[in-house]
Amino acid sequence: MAYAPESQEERDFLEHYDADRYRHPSVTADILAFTAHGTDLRILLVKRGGYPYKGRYAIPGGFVRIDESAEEAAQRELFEETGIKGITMHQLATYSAVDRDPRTRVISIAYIAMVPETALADAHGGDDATDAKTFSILRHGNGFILVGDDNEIVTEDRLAFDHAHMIDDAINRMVGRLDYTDDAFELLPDESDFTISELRQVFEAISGQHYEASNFHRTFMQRYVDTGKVVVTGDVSHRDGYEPYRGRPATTYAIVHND
Amino acid sequence: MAYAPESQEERDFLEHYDADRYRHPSVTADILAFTAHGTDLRILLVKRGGYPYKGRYAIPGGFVRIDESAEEAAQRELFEETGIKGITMHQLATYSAVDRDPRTRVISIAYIAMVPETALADAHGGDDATDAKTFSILRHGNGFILVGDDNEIVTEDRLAFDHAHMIDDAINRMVGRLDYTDDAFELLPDESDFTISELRQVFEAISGQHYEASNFHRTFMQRYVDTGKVVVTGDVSHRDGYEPYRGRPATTYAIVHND
DNA sequence: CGAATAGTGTCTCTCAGACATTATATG
DNA sequence: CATATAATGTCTGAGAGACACTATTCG
Repeated sequence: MAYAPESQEERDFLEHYDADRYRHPSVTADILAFTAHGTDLRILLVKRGGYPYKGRYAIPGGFVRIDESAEEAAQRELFEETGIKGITMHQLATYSAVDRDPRTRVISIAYIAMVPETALADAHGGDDATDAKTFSILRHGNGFILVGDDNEIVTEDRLAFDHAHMIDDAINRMVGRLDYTDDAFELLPDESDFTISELRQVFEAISGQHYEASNFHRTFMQRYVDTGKVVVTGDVSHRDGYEPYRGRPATTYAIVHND
Repeated sequence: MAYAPESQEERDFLEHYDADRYRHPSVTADILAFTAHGTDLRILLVKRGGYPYKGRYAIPGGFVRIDESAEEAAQRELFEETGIKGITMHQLATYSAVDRDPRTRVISIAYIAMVPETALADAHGGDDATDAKTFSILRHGNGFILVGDDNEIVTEDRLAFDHAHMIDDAINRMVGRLDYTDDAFELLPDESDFTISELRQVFEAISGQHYEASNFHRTFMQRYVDTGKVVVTGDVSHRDGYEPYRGRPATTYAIVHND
């Protein structure tokens, strides 16, 4: 990938290139970190400690440094604010309206990270974030309402910047990708020990609609087991931690990663 | 959308905010302008007049100014280089690898524009572009080969920067969107006077695969006519300009735009 | 008439939703 | 036993590909 100049003239040109003839916008990488809690879709937000939008909730993110890609910046910022490392992300979109940040001209490249709930358990906010916590996303009409574990309610119009739009876009993207990607598996508590109904709940959390258990079972078998993407771990088990066990124990499965 | 500071303290903060404490990357908007020629998918490229990659073909684009959004920059650049105005675009992705431009750190926001072939007819290159022309995209294995009207052949590895990757991504995106958007109509010579087989050719150009004419006819009727998205213009006509007419004349249709 | 393209009809296969039924656990 | 969840099976209707057939034009 290293570029090789073809002449001395070109070497001179590159050496004396002045990138700063014009004013450049600031560029940030924002991370929309989603997880699933039962059939609830949740997102990680941080309460802003400084101006502007002080005290409002915002999507975590930060400036892209001159020597790192936006992906690297997203990974770094997520780690700094939550301690989570090495999560698969995919790019959502870039937001570039001139007045979207009152401070100065900021262009934000947004990434979607889908993480197991356990990974966000100890997200208490890092450097700049006063407070980091997850909110359940309740879809309502064309929009949504956010509800915290402590029942704090945040409506779309109370979010900082254009972050409500980002969340809308992200939900639409995730729903669209549900059928033809394996994104959903990334929200499972344990990709190597899950039941079909756990996966079904993740699908319900993302899509926001109900799946008939028996039909989901059939589709799961055809799409994942028959193709070898998922294998039976042989075990049959109930889930720990919850109330007294009810009903027939379920087969557990594990994803096959071929990297 | 105008942001209202909540205190004098915040007004002071915003007034004295220094955006330039750190070096900012340059940001460009790149436009992948596609069109259809028969069942060929074509893309508009410009031959680079300056370093780096001098003489190579590249995707048109340019720097995003401090007072315009990336969308506005894309529209402006496309107009400056081709004279095309007011085309619907949608964002593809943002490319941010640190070494993707040998001059300096450049982050590029790529847009897909789908335009009728006639619109690109007089694209001769504007300001910076020495030469602008369209290439047919021949899919081959996982990649593609470009062929100009004059039979000039450009392989993926001869394109400037990471533009081959962008084209790959754009094709995948367009194919994915084909079923659930009306993108294809934008490639028609005339959205208000087209035949089913003309639309079918556009679908074939984008997807790179054959559609059975009779099945396409049925799907077209169900998806567009029965829903009122397109209407019969009543006319029956052959296409001008081409060889002596052959076969039964086709019904012509027009899109209904409800804006 | 033949050739070429437009348009209709039919068969089959796959897939998804609805729902009935059986299987296996707890209490 | 009742209850709850897991898993299997069945029916139906929608949609897509393959393909036979009819319709309308030109020369």
